Amino acid sequence: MEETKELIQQRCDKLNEIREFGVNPYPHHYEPTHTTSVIHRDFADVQETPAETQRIRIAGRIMTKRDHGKSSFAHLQDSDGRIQIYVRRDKVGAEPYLIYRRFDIGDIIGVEGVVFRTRTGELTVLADVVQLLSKSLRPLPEKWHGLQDKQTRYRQRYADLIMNPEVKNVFIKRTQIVQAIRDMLNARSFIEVETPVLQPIYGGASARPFTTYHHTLEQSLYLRIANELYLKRLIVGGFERVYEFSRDFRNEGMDRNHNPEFTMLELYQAYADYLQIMELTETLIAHTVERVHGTMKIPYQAHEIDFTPPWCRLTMVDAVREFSGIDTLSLSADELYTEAVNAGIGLAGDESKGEITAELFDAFVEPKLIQPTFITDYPIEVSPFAKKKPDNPEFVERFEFFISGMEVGNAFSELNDPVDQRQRFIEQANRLERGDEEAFMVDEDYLRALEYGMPPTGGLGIGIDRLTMLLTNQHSIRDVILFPQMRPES
RNA sequence: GAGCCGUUAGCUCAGCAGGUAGAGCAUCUGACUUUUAAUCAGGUGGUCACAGGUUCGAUCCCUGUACGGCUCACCA
Repeated sequence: MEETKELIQQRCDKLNEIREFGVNPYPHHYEPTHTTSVIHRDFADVQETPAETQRIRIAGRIMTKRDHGKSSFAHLQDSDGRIQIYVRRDKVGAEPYLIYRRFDIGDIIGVEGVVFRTRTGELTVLADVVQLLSKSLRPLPEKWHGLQDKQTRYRQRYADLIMNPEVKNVFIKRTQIVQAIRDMLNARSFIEVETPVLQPIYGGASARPFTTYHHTLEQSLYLRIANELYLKRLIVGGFERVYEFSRDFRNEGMDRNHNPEFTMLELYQAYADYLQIMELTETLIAHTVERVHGTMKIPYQAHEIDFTPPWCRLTMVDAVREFSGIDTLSLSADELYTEAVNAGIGLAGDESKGEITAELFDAFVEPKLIQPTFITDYPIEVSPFAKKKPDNPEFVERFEFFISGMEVGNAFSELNDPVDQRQRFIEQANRLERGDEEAFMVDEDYLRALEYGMPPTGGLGIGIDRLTMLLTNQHSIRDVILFPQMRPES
């Protein structure tokens, strides 16, 4: 901040000079009649002669300024574009022009005038009145290269958005994606609900939580790692189709696929199983892609992703066999352990067959799944809330889907047998005691809810940040989160 | 958590067998009423991320620290 002292001081001086003209540099309101994009659209046919019959007012930020003695050109930027303005001393008056000369790049101004086209063919607002709406004291980055430094762009997203308007499009798309999903779920009679972020017992996923403390209650609370168990309580209560866009918090590493807080869509549908949820997933994503892009095939990094249903379906065991050559079913636990270690998987030695299978999957299969793919039938050990397969209790009715080597969603036929669920909780509690920081505690209230009886239910979670990355062709989660988590500056 | 790379003017970047720094844009002064990377003339602006070390001398070499980027490992 101290380095820019001189430049800021110069602007403060101008600010005072403007005040000495009797002008309020921070007025309370302005009423634009047009945005820049509307001008470009409505005045596309205007020629060099100004369209005198139609006066317009626009408001925006000065992005360039070219002074020519008694006249000046500048570009204004507003929410949806830029337009050039032309300010002449003989049009605005001598004193207003003196004030205008004290405007800087970055100032927000209002301009009233008529639209014409310059000799070089650029649509331009010929100003009668220019009015300062907000004085900028801090210089913007340079016009030519803009703001490149990623650190500054993430820390000062406001400056990033000013200088790199295409960044705004990513976040507009993010909103459209959420809106498309919401519209479709609403159309299918899902109810959007809100459940606690502060939870006395965290659960519904395997992750280290953030812990906080409530002084009045004198108790520790956890920021939710998932909202799964609350939504299923609502299914018990008789909401048969619920969903929530849930900000979840996980106290784990950060990289281009992980931010400590992230957004997950979770939905639950009574009387559905995971196969129906699979169809819903395909439809939901495909319709969202089509609504946002107008096509089902979109580029992501080096690939073209085709979201057209039906997507490829593969059981986890088949996928591991296909990609690693290891047939997990035919091996004993000891043999599988040896095979996995030989294949370069780091194991502690106390893993079960199911856990080793999941490790093999992560190592050999996940990075290869570029086109949308459902992986089904997970080992029970890694799926504490999913219903067992009727014909094989070592596996559960669960799927995850992968795109571009990234896990995007997770779903299962929800476990609604309270006795079975209690056993699974006890297993997790044992892991917690053994030091597994991602295991969780027994949630007695959730078990009580299940004891009242939960209908057969299918549930789904979709990582909204990752889906947005895919649909906006962004490489890092930080590029789809407006204010990504950063270490404190110096 | 590990490896590699980066941090120089407001921004984007040069630079240097080690001899305390440059460009463009921005900014300031002057000229200029259809420019658009406006143009022309002249200026201001830097603890070269921070702290140590080596050296007569460090922006440059060495060590450490901070922040960031990329890759890998774990997790959504």
